[in-house]
Amino acid sequence: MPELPEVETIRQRLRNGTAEHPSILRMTVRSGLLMWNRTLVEPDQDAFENEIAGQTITEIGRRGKYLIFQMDRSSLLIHLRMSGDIIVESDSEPTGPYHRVVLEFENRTRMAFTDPRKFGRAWFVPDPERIFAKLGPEPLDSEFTEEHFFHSLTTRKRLMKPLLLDQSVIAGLGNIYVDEALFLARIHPLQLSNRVDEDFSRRLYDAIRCVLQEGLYRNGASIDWVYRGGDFQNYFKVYRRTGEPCSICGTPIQRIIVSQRSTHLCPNCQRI
DNA sequence: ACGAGCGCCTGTCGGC
DNA sequence: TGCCGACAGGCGCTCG
Repeated sequence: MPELPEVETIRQRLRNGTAEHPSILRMTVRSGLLMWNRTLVEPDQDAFENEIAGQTITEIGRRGKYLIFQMDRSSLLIHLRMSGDIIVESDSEPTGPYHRVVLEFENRTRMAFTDPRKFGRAWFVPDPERIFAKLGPEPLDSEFTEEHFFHSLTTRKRLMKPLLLDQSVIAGLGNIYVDEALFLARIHPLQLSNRVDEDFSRRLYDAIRCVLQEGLYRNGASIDWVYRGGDFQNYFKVYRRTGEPCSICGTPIQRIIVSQRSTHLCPNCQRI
């Protein structure tokens, strides 16, 4: 489901609390439960449930699309993939059918990693950086510079869309924000990355940061039945707008398949 | 070093 | 109403 803005919104709500539930910062785990075995990559179920009991959440962070629940001695990492979400509820509620990992806290609330499609993954490890080893830079951090990005494009010979979806190049972009960024930069998703000049690269660099910032400002995008709570979907220029007129030139938005993914573009504004 | 294809899963929606 | 295919915010794998 979620990309960087959605994951970041979830992180902030867990950390700061909402009208519906308090912050889960500094909550102590009474018991950890694994409801679907494949969701937890490591360690095994017994080690997880034994080790997490009694640990307190000391910080909630994010790296790319990963949520980081920093605890006393280890960190719980969660990647929501396509349909994952995090909910906080009273532990008197019946356990929902999509709960995959549950942390019951001492104050009778619980946090659940819910995931209908079971693509999501979790890790409970002492050294989270090992899991993040292959991730590229955070696109909104200062270490992600125009020069770095230009270098990332020109030292590879790749189609723009798969390059931007590649988490080892930039961490956090997914199908929505890639399509929106390419439209904003007026770049065709099948453009070859090594055939670009600095002007072109800067346009895309700015577009990536712009759409991510707007996504964050709108608290992410809510589509279908999954993630709720953001309204960036109302501001999409191309994503899932096949056939609708381009907001710049009126040409119908086109849908093609690139990297097995739906790809939306204005064939007039975005040319190779 | 690339992209294409496929597998992993379940739910929703539109067409017939 | 029921069935069936298309589609869904991701990513790891194999194969050319």
